[in-house]
Amino acid sequence: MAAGSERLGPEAWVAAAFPVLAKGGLEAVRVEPLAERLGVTKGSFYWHFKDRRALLDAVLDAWEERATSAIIARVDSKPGTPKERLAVLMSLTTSVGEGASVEHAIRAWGATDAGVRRRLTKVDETRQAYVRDLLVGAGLTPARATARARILYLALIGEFTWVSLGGEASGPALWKELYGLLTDE
Amino acid sequence: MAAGSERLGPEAWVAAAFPVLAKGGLEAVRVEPLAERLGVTKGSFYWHFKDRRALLDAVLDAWEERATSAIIARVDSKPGTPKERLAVLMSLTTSVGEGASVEHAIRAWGATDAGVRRRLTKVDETRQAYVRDLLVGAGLTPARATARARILYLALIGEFTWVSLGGEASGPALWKELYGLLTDE
DNA sequence: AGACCTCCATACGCAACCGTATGGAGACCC
DNA sequence: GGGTCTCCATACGGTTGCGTATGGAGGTCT
Repeated sequence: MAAGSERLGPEAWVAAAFPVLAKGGLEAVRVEPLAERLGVTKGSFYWHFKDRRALLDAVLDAWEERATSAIIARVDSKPGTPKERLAVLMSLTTSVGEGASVEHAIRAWGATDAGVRRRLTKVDETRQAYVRDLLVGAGLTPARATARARILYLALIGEFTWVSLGGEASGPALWKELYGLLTDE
Repeated sequence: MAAGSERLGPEAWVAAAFPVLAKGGLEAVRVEPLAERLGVTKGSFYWHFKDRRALLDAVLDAWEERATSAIIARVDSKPGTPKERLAVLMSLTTSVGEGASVEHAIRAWGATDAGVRRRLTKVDETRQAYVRDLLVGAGLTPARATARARILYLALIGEFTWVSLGGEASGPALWKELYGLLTDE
């Protein structure tokens, strides 16, 4: 009653799934509660999606796009030295807010789903390779750059986990310290 | 039939819960499937535990003990310089096998349970403080030591997540690299 | 106005668990 | 060899969620 009586498309369901996933994890993303949240019944859901899994796949698609390609594109669009770009990348990725919880939830999900694990592996490799290239561009040997890219990436995963569990973000000072360590400054 | 027809105590349920938690996450730790796994019915379970939550609390107790106190005690028992101890600690924590998956599952769980989050925060602070003290002992300023302890700890969380998702462990070479960065060697 | 198409409501069967109630098998105690 | 205590099996009711079936409201086309 009196709710936004618009008609829904699949995107509305995907959009509604994100905050739920961030807050309650995979198991909270369920058809009927989501329907109630949207002010409709599941009759609507099964019109737009084959089943629950189809929605989850759509959520993964959306996440993969906005959490990887989008960020890399933004960093690539700005000119600058590799070091400057690395700083930009770190600054972008460490201030994502709800994105951290989403990523954490997807990573938790990956523990029990091989398909999700494959996607995560792909995303992880893409991101790490990008960081490694930046470090090579900054003058490090390939071996060192690979190791340090891994270190940074592990720390970022840790940070996502950390803040999504209610810890306060590590703050610019810490990332500056790590930046200094990684770039030998 | 022909299974170990011993009688069970609460510990048996807790012990059975760990591999299930590691493999399937929190949602896989359910009374009836666990009972079948143990070759009994849930009549047994509700004799030993008030409800499902009581089992989960017992699991947390066991984890908290063996994942924190035990490791710190082992490192403390060996004499050596702070730097040597740090190396020992890193070597111990990065070769835990299934423990990584358990920790990952608990961290995923913490996203939706405030009580678990509190326990995690406590554990996290204990561990970080321990690392920070080692770094101070190695001659770093307190501020730097705090930041670098955090960096190491975030990387360790990332590593746990990484290997519990099927990635191969980062290997001694990487941790040696990080050790060198943290201790200015 | 009538045929159609899109989106959603309603109603149903089914499965997985939770927690409770109750009784029974086996040890042990004397 | 009858109490008693411990541990477990069986059976039940209740909840939550999945997926399906079917019909209906409202717009569109002609």
